[in-house]
Amino acid sequence: MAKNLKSIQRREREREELREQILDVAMSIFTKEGYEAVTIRRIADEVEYTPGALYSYFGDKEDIVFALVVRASKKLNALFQSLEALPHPLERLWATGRAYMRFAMENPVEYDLLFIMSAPIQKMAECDFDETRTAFHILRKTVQECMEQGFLPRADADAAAFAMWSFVHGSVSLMIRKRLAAIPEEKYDDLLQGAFNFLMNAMMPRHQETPAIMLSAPKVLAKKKIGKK
Amino acid sequence: MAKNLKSIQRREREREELREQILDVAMSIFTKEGYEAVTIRRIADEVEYTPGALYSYFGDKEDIVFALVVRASKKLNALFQSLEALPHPLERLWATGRAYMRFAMENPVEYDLLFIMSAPIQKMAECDFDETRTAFHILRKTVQECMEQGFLPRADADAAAFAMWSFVHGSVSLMIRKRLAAIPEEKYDDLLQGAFNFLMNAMMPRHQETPAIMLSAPKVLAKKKIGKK
DNA sequence: ATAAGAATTGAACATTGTTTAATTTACTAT
DNA sequence: ATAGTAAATTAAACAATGTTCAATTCTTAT
Repeated sequence: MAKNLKSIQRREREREELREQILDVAMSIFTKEGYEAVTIRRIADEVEYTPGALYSYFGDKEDIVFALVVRASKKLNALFQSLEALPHPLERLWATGRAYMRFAMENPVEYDLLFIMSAPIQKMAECDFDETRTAFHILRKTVQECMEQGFLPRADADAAAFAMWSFVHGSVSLMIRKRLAAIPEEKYDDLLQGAFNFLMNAMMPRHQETPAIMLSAPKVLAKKKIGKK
Repeated sequence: MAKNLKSIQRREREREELREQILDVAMSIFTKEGYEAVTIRRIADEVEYTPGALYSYFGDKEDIVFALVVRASKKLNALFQSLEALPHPLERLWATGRAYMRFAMENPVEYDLLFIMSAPIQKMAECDFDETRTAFHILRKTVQECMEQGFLPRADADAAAFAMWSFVHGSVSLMIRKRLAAIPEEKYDDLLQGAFNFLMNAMMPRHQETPAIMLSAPKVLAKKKIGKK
């Protein structure tokens, strides 16, 4: 009766490992070949199990996709939390915007899962997803502080925070979903940076001195400009 | 040999009618039950033909979806063109933004097809789609005029136009794809209007007198507030 | 070694998009 | 009117999808 604790723990750990491996594989296929290629049979092939086996790890395909959303959400949240420490609210706002755009452009599949795809919205609604909710509240708080300290025109903080989120989301999602036929892809980075600068500068009260960070800011995607050569 | 012109014309017209009916039905299913419900067999059922028959009208399913995109594109373009006549560039900019948001919120399926879905992007890339391209150029021209007349801070017109498009796209697509858990749906309209006002006001040079239209502007989605009672 | 329990398989289902040979329909020429 | 022809439509099949479940294998405690 009294089962061996060691083996039951090990079995649980192995189950968890396979679960993670399934998600790894799903993500990898998604990234390399697009969502249509993410198939139960294809995943099963790559983890060397039978399709049916996956159903003892996930209820259905949507559960797999949703698990990917949760992963992506944690990744983005960690990024945001690392910025909360910045004391200057305008610098924080600036850095958050840049980090958001950069995350999206460097992790388009994660971004797609989090903010564009319709596949997981059913289950996202059920879990009602605190992550993005708190992210928005943090953004609003930052905006509010900016207003209080005179870096932004005083106005409804909800509206202003939503406006900024809308801008960054809009710009990256137009790029990710290739709805920018008017602009060649090489110019995406410059455009992103230029539009962001334009908005931030435009919003700053005229008498306000432009903070140093806004003048010396590197490009949004400055770092790893891999491939493309 | 010399075929009867009348009947060949009529056959062509009938073909065209069925083609349109297929698109009507597809759009109707999409609107009422979502994209997953839009199935070749389902469409065939509703037009009272056999699934195979549809393939003499469209090459494949993606062709059908793309035809829906073309339809939506014409609809949106007509809307834009009706605004080109406005002489005052800031008023035109303002009206265009409101019209865009309103189009999206009142025609979420069309908007999805045009700017969010990934299904038709293959064929959109092939046709390289002049519609949205010229729409962007028109927007840029309006922005440019606003800058020249002192209604917007002088800056790169491409970046500024892109920033504005990004904002409106971002806001409506977050709503359409239900990524706004932080905000109850009843507030969508107010938020849209508030964010738009915030951005427009923030961008206007401080010394500039606020044009009348910006003060008296009705809500973005003022008109038909159907249902929801 | 054996029994119990968990994990995995294999085979089946229903549903998808798509193709194609066969059939029906519509129309022209006699 | 009739036969022939070209177009339109069907019916049936295919492969691939998500999913289920009885049968089998594997693991582990006794």
